[in-house]
Amino acid sequence: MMFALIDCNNFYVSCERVFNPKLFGRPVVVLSNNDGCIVARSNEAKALGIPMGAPFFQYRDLLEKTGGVVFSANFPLYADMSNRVIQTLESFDLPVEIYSIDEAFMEMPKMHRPLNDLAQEMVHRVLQWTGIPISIGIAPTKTLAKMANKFAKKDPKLRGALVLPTLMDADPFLQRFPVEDIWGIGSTTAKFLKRHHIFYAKDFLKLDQRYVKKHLTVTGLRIFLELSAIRCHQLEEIAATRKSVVVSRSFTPEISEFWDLHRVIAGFTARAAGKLRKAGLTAGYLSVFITTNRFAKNHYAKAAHITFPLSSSYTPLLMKGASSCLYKIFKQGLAYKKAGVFLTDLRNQDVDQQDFFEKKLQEPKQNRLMKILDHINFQYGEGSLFFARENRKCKSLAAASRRSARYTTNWHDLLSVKLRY
DNA sequence: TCTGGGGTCCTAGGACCC
DNA sequence: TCTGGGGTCCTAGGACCC
Repeated sequence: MMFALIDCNNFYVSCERVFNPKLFGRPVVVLSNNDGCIVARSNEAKALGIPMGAPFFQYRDLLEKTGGVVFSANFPLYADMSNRVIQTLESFDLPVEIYSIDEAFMEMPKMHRPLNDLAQEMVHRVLQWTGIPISIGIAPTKTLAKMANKFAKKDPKLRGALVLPTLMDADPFLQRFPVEDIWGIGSTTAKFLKRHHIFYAKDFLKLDQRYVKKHLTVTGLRIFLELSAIRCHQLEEIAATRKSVVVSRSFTPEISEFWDLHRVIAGFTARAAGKLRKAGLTAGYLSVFITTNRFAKNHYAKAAHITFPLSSSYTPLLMKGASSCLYKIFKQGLAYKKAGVFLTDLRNQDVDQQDFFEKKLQEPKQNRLMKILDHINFQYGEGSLFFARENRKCKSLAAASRRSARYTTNWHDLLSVKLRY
């Protein structure tokens, strides 16, 4: 059995290009929330030496000089395009695991025909149906499929797909695959390995298994085995129920007033509670964190949490908890750059909880209220109905002056096309 | 001037139990 | 002089992913 890793090329940039063909051939980048970092780059932008995750302000001038185009993030568009890519992949009737917004694993069939032909057909169909270019790596384990994908993406001669059926086929690639590019090896581990003169995946595989386990724990051992074509990760078609929910944002400008921050936290809590209910979950633990600019000296960052005797997804209850947390950590006279609400200890909503001492908190009445709230916001748009203590009337908290239209999710943003004869 | 957001998994260490 | 051994559970923090 073989795994395929399908990865959309420069995904966010490719999404923008689908609706704006003038962007082809030019350096294009997409920014993170608050227009902070560069999180997607076209090949032309990569060629300029712009690294992934770079602060935008450091490259603003370079992009301007080279005719680059810059976009604020437009996540509703990217999420919708992602769904289209997944649907196209599902049309091949093979098991699909959605791994991230721009990646999916698939289980490849027994070789009734060359896998490379199948991969080429997938590349072609996804491009034709969605406008998004993809790359495919195929190998016996997920970690090797990840590696194959990187080579498929880099070498145009491969036309978007590389199949490595056995460890022998993988060997020449392992020899020139840098350790920091291995799936699961981050900068800290890469530094450690390089200190020990291990630069390529092949060097890593020459290590003693016990040594790997001792220094890199079971996580490292799994990577070692997977690179040796021994499977440690299976295809996970059914998404596991999530274990936490976070809503957090950076602000431009910073927030100093308690009540301003209080409104913001209330808004975050409302959104977090909404996510919870959408997933049919309740939370038993809520924490609030606030921080000043982390790059400045005297950086202040603090969090407080509260546990609920009965887990809940009732917005007013969570808001009350969040509010009490904020009181504990707020310090007057500081400029806060970022804040967030974190929920965990999640349970299924329908599990009937018993508690002798507390009145049942999740009364049917409260459930009904939340259902109506969610329904109205679904029907009439997010933010149509909200709590008075939320900040909704305020202008947006984050910078996002370069956002493209919601081409596929908002009727008013549909493209109109003029035909010229 | 200016540096994202949302997740998961693993480990070490403390508290507690008998 | 000399202070056990073997568990569990919880939490904070680190590392990693996209």
